[in-house]
Amino acid sequence: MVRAGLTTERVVRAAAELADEAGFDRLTPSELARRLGVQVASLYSHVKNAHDLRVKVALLALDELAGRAAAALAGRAGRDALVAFADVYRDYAREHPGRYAAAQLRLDPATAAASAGPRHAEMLRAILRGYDLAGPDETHAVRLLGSVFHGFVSLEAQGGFDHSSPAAPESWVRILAALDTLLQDWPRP
Amino acid sequence: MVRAGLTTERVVRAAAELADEAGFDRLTPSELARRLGVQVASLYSHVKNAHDLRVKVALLALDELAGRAAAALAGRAGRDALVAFADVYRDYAREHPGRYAAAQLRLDPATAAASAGPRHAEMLRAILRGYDLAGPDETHAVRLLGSVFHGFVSLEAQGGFDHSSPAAPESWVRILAALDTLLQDWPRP
DNA sequence: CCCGATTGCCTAAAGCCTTTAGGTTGATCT
DNA sequence: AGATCAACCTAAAGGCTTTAGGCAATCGGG
Repeated sequence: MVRAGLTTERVVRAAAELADEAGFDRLTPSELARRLGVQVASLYSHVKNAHDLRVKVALLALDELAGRAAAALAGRAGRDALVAFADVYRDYAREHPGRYAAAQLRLDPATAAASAGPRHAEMLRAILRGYDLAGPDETHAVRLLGSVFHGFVSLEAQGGFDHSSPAAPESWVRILAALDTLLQDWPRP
Repeated sequence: MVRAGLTTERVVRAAAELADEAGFDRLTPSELARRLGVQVASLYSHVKNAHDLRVKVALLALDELAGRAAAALAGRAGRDALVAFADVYRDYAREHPGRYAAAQLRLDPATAAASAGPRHAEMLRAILRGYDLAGPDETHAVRLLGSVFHGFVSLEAQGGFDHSSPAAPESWVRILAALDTLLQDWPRP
Protein backbone atom coordinates (compact mmCIF):
# COMPACT_ATOMS: atom_id res chain seq x y z
CA MET A 1 0.00 0.00 0.00
CA VAL A 2 1.64 3.19 -1.17
CA ARG A 3 0.62 6.11 0.98
CA ALA A 4 -0.54 9.29 -0.61
CA GLY A 5 1.09 11.41 2.06
CA LEU A 6 -1.90 13.50 2.98
CA THR A 7 -1.79 16.31 5.44
CA THR A 8 -4.52 18.79 6.24
CA GLU A 9 -2.65 21.39 4.25
CA ARG A 10 -2.29 19.23 1.18
CA VAL A 11 -5.95 18.27 1.37
CA VAL A 12 -7.00 21.91 1.55
CA ARG A 13 -4.70 22.89 -1.26
CA ALA A 14 -6.12 20.15 -3.49
CA ALA A 15 -9.60 21.25 -2.48
CA ALA A 16 -8.83 24.79 -3.57
CA GLU A 17 -7.64 23.55 -6.95
CA LEU A 18 -10.73 21.44 -7.35
CA ALA A 19 -12.93 24.40 -6.50
CA ASP A 20 -11.16 26.57 -9.06
CA GLU A 21 -11.48 23.98 -11.79
CA ALA A 22 -14.91 22.51 -11.15
CA GLY A 23 -16.65 25.29 -9.26
CA PHE A 24 -17.03 25.81 -5.53
CA ASP A 25 -20.34 23.98 -5.41
CA ARG A 26 -18.70 20.82 -6.69
CA LEU A 27 -16.17 20.83 -3.92
CA THR A 28 -17.28 17.67 -2.14
CA PRO A 29 -15.43 15.04 -0.13
CA SER A 30 -16.12 12.32 -2.69
CA GLU A 31 -14.94 14.35 -5.66
CA LEU A 32 -11.86 15.40 -3.74
CA ALA A 33 -11.06 11.85 -2.66
CA ARG A 34 -11.35 10.71 -6.26
CA ARG A 35 -8.90 13.36 -7.34
CA LEU A 36 -6.47 12.47 -4.57
CA GLY A 37 -6.70 8.76 -5.30
CA VAL A 38 -7.82 8.02 -1.79
CA GLN A 39 -10.88 6.59 -0.04
CA VAL A 40 -13.43 9.17 0.99
CA ALA A 41 -13.25 8.25 4.64
CA SER A 42 -9.53 9.01 4.70
CA LEU A 43 -10.27 12.71 4.32
CA TYR A 44 -12.12 12.74 7.59
CA SER A 45 -8.86 12.48 9.50
CA HIS A 46 -7.86 15.87 8.13
CA VAL A 47 -11.18 17.63 7.95
CA LYS A 48 -14.21 17.50 10.24
CA ASN A 49 -16.86 17.29 7.52
CA ALA A 50 -17.81 18.69 4.14
CA HIS A 51 -18.58 22.12 5.56
CA ASP A 52 -15.31 22.28 7.42
CA LEU A 53 -13.52 21.51 4.17
CA ARG A 54 -15.19 24.51 2.52
CA VAL A 55 -14.43 26.77 5.45
CA LYS A 56 -10.77 25.82 5.32
CA VAL A 57 -10.66 26.72 1.63
CA ALA A 58 -12.31 30.03 2.46
CA LEU A 59 -9.66 30.79 5.07
CA LEU A 60 -6.91 29.91 2.63
CA ALA A 61 -8.42 32.25 0.05
CA LEU A 62 -8.79 35.13 2.49
CA ASP A 63 -5.23 34.67 3.56
CA GLU A 64 -3.86 34.55 0.02
CA LEU A 65 -5.85 37.63 -0.89
CA ALA A 66 -4.60 39.57 2.09
CA GLY A 67 -1.04 38.54 1.27
CA ARG A 68 -1.29 39.72 -2.31
CA ALA A 69 -2.94 42.94 -1.28
CA ALA A 70 -0.24 43.71 1.26
CA ALA A 71 2.44 43.11 -1.35
CA ALA A 72 0.67 45.31 -3.88
CA LEU A 73 0.29 48.17 -1.43
CA ALA A 74 3.96 48.35 -0.49
CA GLY A 75 5.29 51.73 -1.47
CA ARG A 76 2.07 53.05 -2.93
CA ALA A 77 -0.40 55.67 -1.77
CA GLY A 78 -3.47 57.53 -2.92
CA ARG A 79 -4.87 56.66 -6.31
CA ASP A 80 -2.04 54.22 -7.05
CA ALA A 81 -2.75 52.27 -3.91
CA LEU A 82 -6.47 52.25 -4.62
CA VAL A 83 -6.00 50.85 -8.10
CA ALA A 84 -3.41 48.32 -7.02
CA PHE A 85 -5.61 47.01 -4.26
CA ALA A 86 -8.65 46.80 -6.50
CA ASP A 87 -6.71 44.99 -9.20
CA VAL A 88 -5.48 42.42 -6.73
CA TYR A 89 -9.07 41.69 -5.88
CA ARG A 90 -10.24 41.39 -9.43
CA ASP A 91 -7.24 39.42 -10.64
CA TYR A 92 -7.50 36.97 -7.81
CA ALA A 93 -11.18 36.35 -8.49
CA ARG A 94 -10.46 35.73 -12.15
CA GLU A 95 -7.49 33.48 -11.49
CA HIS A 96 -9.16 31.55 -8.70
CA PRO A 97 -12.92 31.67 -9.10
CA GLY A 98 -13.49 28.74 -6.77
CA ARG A 99 -11.37 30.19 -4.00
CA TYR A 100 -13.04 33.56 -4.47
CA ALA A 101 -16.47 31.99 -4.16
CA ALA A 102 -15.23 30.24 -1.03
CA ALA A 103 -14.12 33.56 0.43
CA GLN A 104 -17.75 34.68 0.19
CA LEU A 105 -18.84 31.93 2.52
CA ARG A 106 -20.54 33.21 5.64
CA LEU A 107 -18.26 32.32 8.52
CA ASP A 108 -19.34 32.17 12.11
CA PRO A 109 -18.22 35.26 14.04
CA ALA A 110 -15.31 33.65 15.86
CA THR A 111 -13.87 32.16 12.69
CA ALA A 112 -14.40 35.38 10.79
CA ALA A 113 -12.62 37.40 13.43
CA ALA A 114 -9.65 35.03 13.33
CA SER A 115 -9.52 35.05 9.54
CA ALA A 116 -7.64 37.42 7.31
CA GLY A 117 -10.89 39.33 6.69
CA PRO A 118 -10.15 42.09 9.20
CA ARG A 119 -6.75 42.62 7.59
CA HIS A 120 -8.52 43.57 4.38
CA ALA A 121 -10.57 46.21 6.09
CA GLU A 122 -7.43 47.51 7.76
CA MET A 123 -5.65 47.86 4.43
CA LEU A 124 -8.60 49.70 2.94
CA ARG A 125 -8.52 52.09 5.86
CA ALA A 126 -4.82 52.62 5.30
CA ILE A 127 -5.46 53.52 1.68
CA LEU A 128 -8.13 55.99 2.69
CA ARG A 129 -5.71 57.77 4.98
CA GLY A 130 -4.24 59.13 1.77
CA TYR A 131 -7.49 61.02 1.28
CA ASP A 132 -8.95 63.49 3.70
CA LEU A 133 -11.84 61.79 5.42
CA ALA A 134 -13.14 62.45 8.91
CA GLY A 135 -13.91 59.59 11.36
CA PRO A 136 -17.17 57.91 10.35
CA ASP A 137 -16.80 59.05 6.75
CA GLU A 138 -13.81 56.79 6.52
CA THR A 139 -16.00 53.87 7.51
CA HIS A 140 -18.61 54.79 4.94
CA ALA A 141 -15.90 54.98 2.31
CA VAL A 142 -14.45 51.62 3.34
CA ARG A 143 -17.86 50.11 2.89
CA LEU A 144 -18.38 51.77 -0.45
CA LEU A 145 -15.09 50.48 -1.77
CA GLY A 146 -15.70 47.01 -0.41
CA SER A 147 -19.11 46.97 -2.02
CA VAL A 148 -17.88 48.14 -5.40
CA PHE A 149 -14.97 45.73 -5.52
CA HIS A 150 -16.96 42.75 -4.42
CA GLY A 151 -20.01 43.70 -6.44
CA PHE A 152 -18.18 44.33 -9.67
CA VAL A 153 -16.06 41.23 -9.43
CA SER A 154 -18.96 38.94 -8.69
CA LEU A 155 -21.20 40.42 -11.35
CA GLU A 156 -18.37 40.02 -13.83
CA ALA A 157 -17.76 36.42 -12.76
CA GLN A 158 -21.45 35.75 -13.14
CA GLY A 159 -21.22 36.93 -16.72
CA GLY A 160 -23.33 40.00 -16.04
CA PHE A 161 -21.26 42.23 -18.31
CA ASP A 162 -20.81 39.79 -21.14
CA HIS A 163 -23.51 40.94 -23.49
CA SER A 164 -22.96 44.65 -23.64
CA SER A 165 -20.12 46.87 -24.69
CA PRO A 166 -17.72 48.34 -23.83
CA ALA A 167 -15.85 45.42 -22.31
CA ALA A 168 -15.76 45.06 -18.56
CA PRO A 169 -12.11 46.07 -18.03
CA GLU A 170 -12.77 49.50 -19.47
CA SER A 171 -15.58 50.07 -17.00
CA TRP A 172 -13.31 48.87 -14.23
CA VAL A 173 -10.69 51.50 -15.04
CA ARG A 174 -13.23 54.28 -15.34
CA ILE A 175 -15.01 53.26 -12.16
CA LEU A 176 -11.77 53.31 -10.20
CA ALA A 177 -11.01 56.75 -11.57
CA ALA A 178 -14.47 57.93 -10.57
CA LEU A 179 -14.04 56.55 -7.06
CA ASP A 180 -10.73 58.33 -6.76
CA THR A 181 -12.27 61.70 -7.58
CA LEU A 182 -15.19 60.97 -5.29
CA LEU A 183 -12.84 60.25 -2.40
CA GLN A 184 -10.87 63.42 -3.06
CA ASP A 185 -14.02 65.43 -2.61
CA TRP A 186 -16.22 63.34 -0.36
CA PRO A 187 -19.58 65.06 0.20
CA ARG A 188 -20.51 65.91 3.80
CA PRO A 189 -24.18 65.75 4.72
CA MET B 1 -56.38 10.07 -1.14
CA VAL B 2 -56.68 13.84 -0.72
CA ARG B 3 -54.76 15.68 -3.39
CA ALA B 4 -52.47 18.49 -2.39
CA GLY B 5 -53.33 20.45 -5.50
CA LEU B 6 -49.82 21.12 -6.68
CA THR B 7 -49.04 23.19 -9.72
CA THR B 8 -45.67 24.34 -10.93
CA GLU B 9 -46.43 27.80 -9.62
CA ARG B 10 -47.39 26.62 -6.17
CA VAL B 11 -44.32 24.43 -6.01
CA VAL B 12 -42.06 27.33 -6.93
CA ARG B 13 -43.76 29.66 -4.49
CA ALA B 14 -43.31 27.14 -1.67
CA ALA B 15 -39.71 26.70 -2.75
CA ALA B 16 -39.15 30.44 -2.48
CA GLU B 17 -40.57 30.46 1.04
CA LEU B 18 -38.40 27.54 2.00
CA ALA B 19 -35.32 29.28 0.61
CA ASP B 20 -36.14 32.42 2.59
CA GLU B 21 -36.64 30.55 5.82
CA ALA B 22 -33.99 27.88 5.65
CA GLY B 23 -31.43 29.38 3.27
CA PHE B 24 -31.02 28.91 -0.44
CA ASP B 25 -28.58 26.06 -0.03
CA ARG B 26 -31.17 24.04 1.85
CA LEU B 27 -33.64 24.33 -0.97
CA THR B 28 -33.78 20.67 -1.97
CA PRO B 29 -36.51 18.51 -3.45
CA SER B 30 -36.74 16.35 -0.35
CA GLU B 31 -37.00 19.24 2.07
CA LEU B 32 -39.60 20.87 -0.14
CA ALA B 33 -41.65 17.69 -0.44
CA ARG B 34 -41.63 17.34 3.33
CA ARG B 35 -42.97 20.86 3.69
CA LEU B 36 -45.66 20.30 1.08
CA GLY B 37 -46.73 17.01 2.63
CA VAL B 38 -46.05 15.16 -0.59
CA GLN B 39 -43.77 12.42 -1.82
CA VAL B 40 -40.51 13.62 -3.31
CA ALA B 41 -41.17 12.03 -6.67
CA SER B 42 -44.36 14.03 -7.05
CA LEU B 43 -42.37 17.20 -7.48
CA TYR B 44 -40.76 15.87 -10.60
CA SER B 45 -43.98 16.34 -12.54
CA HIS B 46 -43.67 20.08 -12.02
CA VAL B 47 -39.94 20.57 -12.08
CA LYS B 48 -37.24 18.88 -14.14
CA ASN B 49 -34.74 18.35 -11.34
CA ALA B 50 -33.21 20.03 -8.32
CA HIS B 51 -31.33 22.56 -10.40
CA ASP B 52 -34.40 23.47 -12.40
CA LEU B 53 -36.20 24.12 -9.14
CA ARG B 54 -33.53 26.60 -8.11
CA VAL B 55 -33.55 28.29 -11.49
CA LYS B 56 -37.30 28.75 -11.28
CA VAL B 57 -36.94 30.40 -7.89
CA ALA B 58 -34.27 32.67 -9.37
CA LEU B 59 -36.59 33.72 -12.18
CA LEU B 60 -39.38 34.40 -9.71
CA ALA B 61 -37.06 36.56 -7.64
CA LEU B 62 -35.81 38.54 -10.63
CA ASP B 63 -39.36 39.12 -11.73
CA GLU B 64 -40.55 40.25 -8.31
CA LEU B 65 -37.59 42.56 -7.98
CA ALA B 66 -38.20 44.14 -11.36
CA GLY B 67 -41.86 44.62 -10.50
CA ARG B 68 -41.08 46.35 -7.24
CA ALA B 69 -38.46 48.50 -8.86
CA ALA B 70 -40.81 49.61 -11.62
CA ALA B 71 -43.44 50.55 -9.06
CA ALA B 72 -40.92 52.48 -6.98
CA LEU B 73 -39.65 54.43 -9.97
CA ALA B 74 -43.07 55.64 -11.08
CA GLY B 75 -43.11 59.41 -10.88
CA ARG B 76 -39.59 59.81 -9.61
CA ALA B 77 -36.43 61.09 -11.21
CA GLY B 78 -32.85 61.98 -10.36
CA ARG B 79 -31.70 61.43 -6.81
CA ASP B 80 -35.18 60.35 -5.68
CA ALA B 81 -35.30 57.66 -8.30
CA LEU B 82 -31.81 56.51 -7.45
CA VAL B 83 -32.59 56.16 -3.77
CA ALA B 84 -35.94 54.50 -4.38
CA PHE B 85 -34.42 51.94 -6.71
CA ALA B 86 -31.58 51.19 -4.36
CA ASP B 87 -33.91 50.78 -1.42
CA VAL B 88 -36.06 48.32 -3.33
CA TYR B 89 -32.98 46.25 -3.86
CA ARG B 90 -31.84 46.33 -0.27
CA ASP B 91 -35.30 45.82 1.21
CA TYR B 92 -36.00 42.88 -1.03
CA ALA B 93 -32.75 41.20 -0.07
CA ARG B 94 -33.49 41.67 3.61
CA GLU B 95 -37.08 40.50 3.34
CA HIS B 96 -36.29 37.56 1.09
CA PRO B 97 -32.70 36.45 1.60
CA GLY B 98 -33.28 33.08 -0.02
CA ARG B 99 -34.87 34.54 -3.11
CA TYR B 100 -32.12 37.13 -3.32
CA ALA B 101 -29.47 34.44 -3.14
CA ALA B 102 -31.34 32.59 -5.87
CA ALA B 103 -31.27 35.69 -8.05
CA GLN B 104 -27.48 35.50 -7.91
CA LEU B 105 -27.51 32.09 -9.55
CA ARG B 106 -25.58 31.99 -12.79
CA LEU B 107 -28.15 31.35 -15.51
CA ASP B 108 -27.31 30.06 -18.93
CA PRO B 109 -27.36 32.85 -21.53
CA ALA B 110 -30.72 31.99 -23.07
CA THR B 111 -32.48 31.83 -19.72
CA ALA B 112 -30.77 34.98 -18.54
CA ALA B 113 -31.87 36.87 -21.64
CA ALA B 114 -35.46 35.76 -21.15
CA SER B 115 -35.42 36.64 -17.46
CA ALA B 116 -36.28 39.97 -15.88
CA GLY B 117 -32.55 40.71 -15.56
CA PRO B 118 -32.38 42.95 -18.62
CA ARG B 119 -35.32 44.97 -17.29
CA HIS B 120 -33.22 45.90 -14.29
CA ALA B 121 -30.44 47.24 -16.44
CA GLU B 122 -32.98 49.14 -18.47
CA MET B 123 -34.42 50.80 -15.38
CA LEU B 124 -30.97 51.79 -14.19
CA ARG B 125 -30.32 53.39 -17.57
CA ALA B 126 -33.59 55.26 -17.27
CA ILE B 127 -32.54 56.64 -13.90
CA LEU B 128 -29.24 57.76 -15.33
CA ARG B 129 -30.96 59.74 -18.02
CA GLY B 130 -31.75 62.17 -15.24
CA TYR B 131 -28.02 62.88 -15.05
CA ASP B 132 -25.90 64.13 -17.87
CA LEU B 133 -23.85 61.19 -19.07
CA ALA B 134 -22.55 60.59 -22.57
CA GLY B 135 -22.91 57.18 -24.31
CA PRO B 136 -20.38 54.73 -22.84
CA ASP B 137 -20.19 56.70 -19.61
CA GLU B 138 -23.78 55.71 -19.01
CA THR B 139 -22.77 52.07 -19.26
CA HIS B 140 -19.91 52.58 -16.84
CA ALA B 141 -22.29 54.24 -14.44
CA VAL B 142 -24.85 51.45 -14.78
CA ARG B 143 -22.15 48.99 -13.88
CA LEU B 144 -20.96 51.06 -10.96
CA LEU B 145 -24.45 51.31 -9.52
CA GLY B 146 -25.14 47.64 -10.09
CA SER B 147 -21.88 46.76 -8.36
CA VAL B 148 -22.50 48.97 -5.36
CA PHE B 149 -26.07 47.80 -4.84
CA HIS B 150 -25.27 44.17 -5.20
CA GLY B 151 -22.01 44.41 -3.32
CA PHE B 152 -23.37 46.32 -0.35
CA VAL B 153 -26.44 44.17 -0.02
CA SER B 154 -24.55 40.92 -0.13
CA LEU B 155 -21.83 42.08 2.23
CA GLU B 156 -24.53 43.23 4.63
CA ALA B 157 -26.39 39.93 4.31
CA GLN B 158 -23.15 38.11 5.00
CA GLY B 159 -22.81 40.04 8.22
CA GLY B 160 -19.79 41.95 6.99
CA PHE B 161 -20.86 45.22 8.62
CA ASP B 162 -22.03 43.74 11.90
CA HIS B 163 -19.01 44.38 14.06
CA SER B 164 -18.23 47.97 13.37
CA SER B 165 -20.07 51.20 13.82
CA PRO B 166 -21.87 53.21 12.58
CA ALA B 167 -24.68 50.85 11.65
CA ALA B 168 -25.03 49.74 8.06
CA PRO B 169 -28.13 51.82 7.20
CA GLU B 170 -26.26 55.03 7.89
CA SER B 171 -23.53 54.04 5.47
CA TRP B 172 -26.19 53.13 2.93
CA VAL B 173 -27.68 56.61 3.06
CA ARG B 174 -24.32 58.32 2.84
CA ILE B 175 -23.15 56.10 0.02
CA LEU B 176 -26.25 56.85 -2.01
CA ALA B 177 -25.72 60.55 -1.45
CA ALA B 178 -22.12 60.20 -2.54
CA LEU B 179 -23.12 58.34 -5.70
CA ASP B 180 -25.61 61.05 -6.50
CA THR B 181 -22.99 63.76 -6.37
CA LEU B 182 -20.59 61.60 -8.32
CA LEU B 183 -23.14 61.14 -11.09
CA GLN B 184 -23.86 64.85 -11.19
CA ASP B 185 -20.24 65.50 -11.92
CA TRP B 186 -18.98 62.37 -13.61
CA PRO B 187 -15.25 62.64 -14.35
CA ARG B 188 -14.24 62.32 -18.00
CA PRO B 189 -10.88 60.71 -18.73
C1' DC C 1 -74.66 11.56 -16.79
C1' DC C 2 -71.12 8.59 -17.78
C1' DC C 3 -66.90 7.25 -20.17
C1' DG C 4 -62.25 7.97 -21.58
C1' DA C 5 -58.33 10.69 -21.26
C1' DT C 6 -55.56 13.42 -18.59
C1' DT C 7 -53.24 14.74 -14.69
C1' DG C 8 -51.79 14.44 -9.88
C1' DC C 9 -49.79 11.76 -6.93
C1' DC C 10 -48.11 7.32 -5.42
C1' DT C 11 -44.69 3.09 -4.55
C1' DA C 12 -40.44 1.06 -5.69
C1' DA C 13 -35.85 0.97 -6.68
C1' DA C 14 -31.17 2.36 -8.27
C1' DG C 15 -27.31 5.03 -7.44
C1' DC C 16 -25.03 8.65 -5.48
C1' DC C 17 -23.09 11.25 -1.28
C1' DT C 18 -21.84 12.03 3.66
C1' DT C 19 -20.51 10.44 7.96
C1' DT C 20 -19.14 7.23 11.70
C1' DA C 21 -16.87 3.09 13.67
C1' DG C 22 -13.40 0.22 13.73
C1' DG C 23 -9.26 -2.20 11.90
C1' DT C 24 -4.61 -2.58 9.68
C1' DT C 25 -0.19 -1.14 8.24
C1' DG C 26 3.61 2.01 7.46
C1' DA C 27 6.67 5.47 9.67
C1' DT C 28 9.01 7.19 13.72
C1' DC C 29 11.13 7.54 18.13
C1' DT C 30 13.63 5.48 21.88
C1' DA D 1 13.52 -4.16 18.23
C1' DG D 2 9.46 -2.78 20.23
C1' DA D 3 6.01 0.63 21.01
C1' DT D 4 3.43 4.35 19.40
C1' DC D 5 1.33 7.36 16.22
C1' DA D 6 -0.48 8.66 11.95
C1' DA D 7 -2.30 7.47 7.56
C1' DC D 8 -5.24 4.92 5.24
C1' DC D 9 -8.54 1.23 4.76
C1' DT D 10 -13.25 -1.55 4.76
C1' DA D 11 -17.93 -1.66 6.10
C1' DA D 12 -22.20 0.08 6.88
C1' DA D 13 -26.00 3.31 7.93
C1' DG D 14 -28.79 6.81 6.28
C1' DG D 15 -30.05 10.72 3.37
C1' DC D 16 -30.65 12.79 -1.24
C1' DT D 17 -31.84 12.73 -6.33
C1' DT D 18 -33.84 10.72 -10.13
C1' DT D 19 -36.40 7.41 -13.13
C1' DA D 20 -40.05 3.98 -14.13
C1' DG D 21 -44.37 2.48 -13.80
C1' DG D 22 -49.15 2.39 -11.67
C1' DC D 23 -53.65 3.84 -9.75
C1' DA D 24 -57.16 7.12 -8.84
C1' DA D 25 -59.33 11.70 -8.98
C1' DT D 26 -60.94 14.93 -12.13
C1' DC D 27 -62.53 17.05 -16.42
C1' DG D 28 -64.23 17.55 -21.23
C1' DG D 29 -67.09 15.43 -24.78
C1' DG D 30 -70.80 12.71 -26.18
